[in-house]
Amino acid sequence: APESPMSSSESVKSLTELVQQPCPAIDTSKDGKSQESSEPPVSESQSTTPLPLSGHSALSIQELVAMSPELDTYGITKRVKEVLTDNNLGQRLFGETILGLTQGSVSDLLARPKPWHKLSLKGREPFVRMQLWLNDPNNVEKLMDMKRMEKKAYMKRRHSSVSDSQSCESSSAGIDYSQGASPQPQHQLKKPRVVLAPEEKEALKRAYQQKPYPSPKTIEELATQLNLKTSTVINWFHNYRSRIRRELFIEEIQAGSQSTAGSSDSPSARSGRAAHSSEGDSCDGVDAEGPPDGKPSGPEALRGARPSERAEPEGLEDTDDEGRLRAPRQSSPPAPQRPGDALETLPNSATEGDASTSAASTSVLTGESSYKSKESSEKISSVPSTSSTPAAGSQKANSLQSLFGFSEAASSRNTRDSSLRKKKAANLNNIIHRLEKAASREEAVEWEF
DNA sequence: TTAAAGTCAATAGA
DNA sequence: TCTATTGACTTTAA
Repeated sequence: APESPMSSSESVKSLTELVQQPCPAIDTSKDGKSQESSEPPVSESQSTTPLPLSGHSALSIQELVAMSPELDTYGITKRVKEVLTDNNLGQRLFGETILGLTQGSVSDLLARPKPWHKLSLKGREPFVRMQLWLNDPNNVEKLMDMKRMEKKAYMKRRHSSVSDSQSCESSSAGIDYSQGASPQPQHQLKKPRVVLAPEEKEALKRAYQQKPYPSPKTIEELATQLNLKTSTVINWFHNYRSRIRRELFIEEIQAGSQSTAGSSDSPSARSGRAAHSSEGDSCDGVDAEGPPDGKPSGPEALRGARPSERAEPEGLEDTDDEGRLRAPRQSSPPAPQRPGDALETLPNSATEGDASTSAASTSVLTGESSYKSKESSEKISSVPSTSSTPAAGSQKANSLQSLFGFSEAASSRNTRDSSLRKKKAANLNNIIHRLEKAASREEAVEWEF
């Protein structure tokens, strides 16, 4: 793929050695502290440690992460996906044995990798692991072995359990009664997972469009209106914001790759929604990074519109339908949403019924629901470049860089990224400016419940 | 204290 | 069975 030439192969081995071999071939600085072969310690150790380099590897994973040069997260996930599918290896297996993550997390990570520079140390870890794994010549083999072993174990278990009937049942559900008293098993009553109804989600999205950072009061009102727990509403906003952000990241990447040379190689490349937002809107919301105005969103956060506002993240679920919503501004940076707009704009198809949800159906509740359309548009591939931050400069980093095998690519990418960044910055400023204007003009956004 | 980041784990769908 | 989605929780940072 992209950096085709270099990537994998060679870098690979060196890194592999670094990680697996008792004596690191290349590396320089890291010296030997400790070392140990961490050969996939794990992989084979099967049950014990799920993680390959966990525990005692020469360099702890954290160290590797810390010293790692900028990695192309998008490219890495792309390759990992390829390898996994080509070899019929599942995310669960991969996640548990290689990354130490659950299937859902892996899925998410592979589908929506954040750019390196946006990741915290912790967040970079899985990518470093993936890179190491990709570099390991025996990666597939090892995983296959694991798979076989698991299967064997499963069969065995199954076998025995069959003979003595309920072993499984008892373990999971029944049993506890025996204890009678034991209080704890009791609250095993896990609370059921909340599943928001489509109308509820719609309402929340609408609310988000007006105020991505709703005040406690607003949250309270929303919760009441929707008959949800406040915590649910709060969580929803947190999750939505963060997911939108990620969605935008990947759009950004795609946009970048598209504008660039080209997605020559990626098969799926062009299919994606080409439209993915003119880069104009692709960034605003995102770069805002923190709570808008820097200050922790308080209630005040609501009052002035904040730049981060962005109508729907188009990448998210309801994109298209909602596209209508954005349509008008599509070619320009999202205009600061006028307060209230969202609601009005929404074509109110409102199936009258919605009420299904809870109580009162009021503005929020009635808006039409356009959810659905989720084609998560294929996210394409092609040039991965994600990051931009120049790789760290220490020698250590350098050596590592060579270990990870990239570097030139990264630098070349940087230029492109920076220009993109500039563009975005300008765009952002523009938006902010407009928002300010709008804010001074019309302040109050009332929730009409 | 709040928001973001990172995950888990339940679930829905294929 | 496997993957994708998503509400909730935990940790981290400001």
